[in-house]
Amino acid sequence: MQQTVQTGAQEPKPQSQTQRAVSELKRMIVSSELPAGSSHLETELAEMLGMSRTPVREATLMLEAQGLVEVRPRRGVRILSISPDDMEEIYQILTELECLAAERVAERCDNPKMLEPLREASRRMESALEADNREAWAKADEDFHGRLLDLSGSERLKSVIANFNDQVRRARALTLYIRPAPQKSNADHLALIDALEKRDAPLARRIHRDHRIAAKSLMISLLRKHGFHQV
Amino acid sequence: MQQTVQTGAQEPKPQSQTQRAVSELKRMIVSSELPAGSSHLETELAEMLGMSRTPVREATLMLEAQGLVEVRPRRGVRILSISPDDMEEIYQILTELECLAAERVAERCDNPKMLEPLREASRRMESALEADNREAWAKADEDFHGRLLDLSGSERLKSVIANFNDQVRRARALTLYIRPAPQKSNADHLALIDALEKRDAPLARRIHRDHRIAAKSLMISLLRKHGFHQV
DNA sequence: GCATAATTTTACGTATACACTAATAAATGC
DNA sequence: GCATTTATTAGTGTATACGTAAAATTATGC
Repeated sequence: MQQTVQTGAQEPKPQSQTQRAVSELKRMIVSSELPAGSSHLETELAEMLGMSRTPVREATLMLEAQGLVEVRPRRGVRILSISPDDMEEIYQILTELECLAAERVAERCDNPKMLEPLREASRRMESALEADNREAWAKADEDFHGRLLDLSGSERLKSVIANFNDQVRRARALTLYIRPAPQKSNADHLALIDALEKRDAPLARRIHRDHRIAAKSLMISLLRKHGFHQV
Repeated sequence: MQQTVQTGAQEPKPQSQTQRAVSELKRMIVSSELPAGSSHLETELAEMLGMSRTPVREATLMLEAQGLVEVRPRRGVRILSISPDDMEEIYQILTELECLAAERVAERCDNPKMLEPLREASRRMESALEADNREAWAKADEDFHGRLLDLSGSERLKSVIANFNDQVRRARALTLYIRPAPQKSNADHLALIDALEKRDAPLARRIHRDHRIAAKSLMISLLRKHGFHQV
């Protein structure tokens, strides 16, 4: 097996095998190509990804640190599943952290123009909703939250939130089409933008908190109603 | 170099080299044996720890995921330093997460006896304070926060908070002896225990939030006053 | 002397080798 | 047949080998 691989036409990223393993494995986990609860030996994953065990090992250790898999010494790496209780925990944590992000944005918003990316994402959500395009809506919603984090000016906050989001991505994909049309989200986002523009940090906090708590309840009741005890 | 090392009398832990590397490196970072800002080649660290590069690499990748070091391809792993702004970010995040923990404890506290570990740690803080033993006080304080997390019943919360705590450990050690005697902390903790016992979640939140915000301000002003622009 | 080019060195990324031990299968005693 | 022991297998943890490219060094042209 060759050691250098970058022979394909013009791959945009000459990234390392380890990084490739991380992103490939994440993708496979989200898409349930590696189903929740399943276990996979290092050799098996290495084979799948067309690389040796070394970068696979490094990748699985990182994914374990992130809470996506569990490495069990001789039983392979196990794709962690999420119960409604796990979901509750994760959403609680995300709520706290995103509220902090909202507060930070309110405090740092010395120019209403800063918020333009939020308005843009918000508009995209609205048009996706009208077109009844859930994928596009989800993408725009994720963008909205991502932009908010960018504006918070805290890389740390951004990365820890990203970690937890990765953990619930599979469940979100699952409920995207069985949830009711997300009408209220838009209003919430607009209200948040208003509060940020007014630099009213406590208000921004409260709005975002309520928004997230509602999302959490909806998600959990959906999971329970549809009998997803483990996702 | 031998491959099996467990030949010493009766080491309590037959842990893996990787784990040993993680805890050794953490210890060396906190103790400034590896000073903040310094860079170290993999080979160098491997030599120091008496193992090959493989487990060292795995360890540094984990420490990087945790935000303690930065791995720069040919310039060695760099021990990250903390500026007052970083400190602010980290304390803000810790505040949110610990308040969530306090809330969870208040909600789950169906029996006042559950809180005994908190009272015990609190008593130890008090006697350490009287004996003017700062090390003991710091230990008891850390225990108090640890017990609170145990009671929160969320492993996730526990581990993410532990991560961020690791990042500020060095700074805390540094300020332990230059800070004023921590009189107020005790009162705060007792008030928190009361609120938990009454199962008043919002009150517990508020108390703990104020407690943490005060700690943050103190820490940052100490760092600034003593000219620690990077710790 | 300085800028550039050629060369050497070095650190890392990844593959591979290998010993150890947990897990499994086979064998033995009852 | 079932429990216990012994043998076998397989997966992992760790060491090591090695190619590649970045960095450092030396050589070359002006």
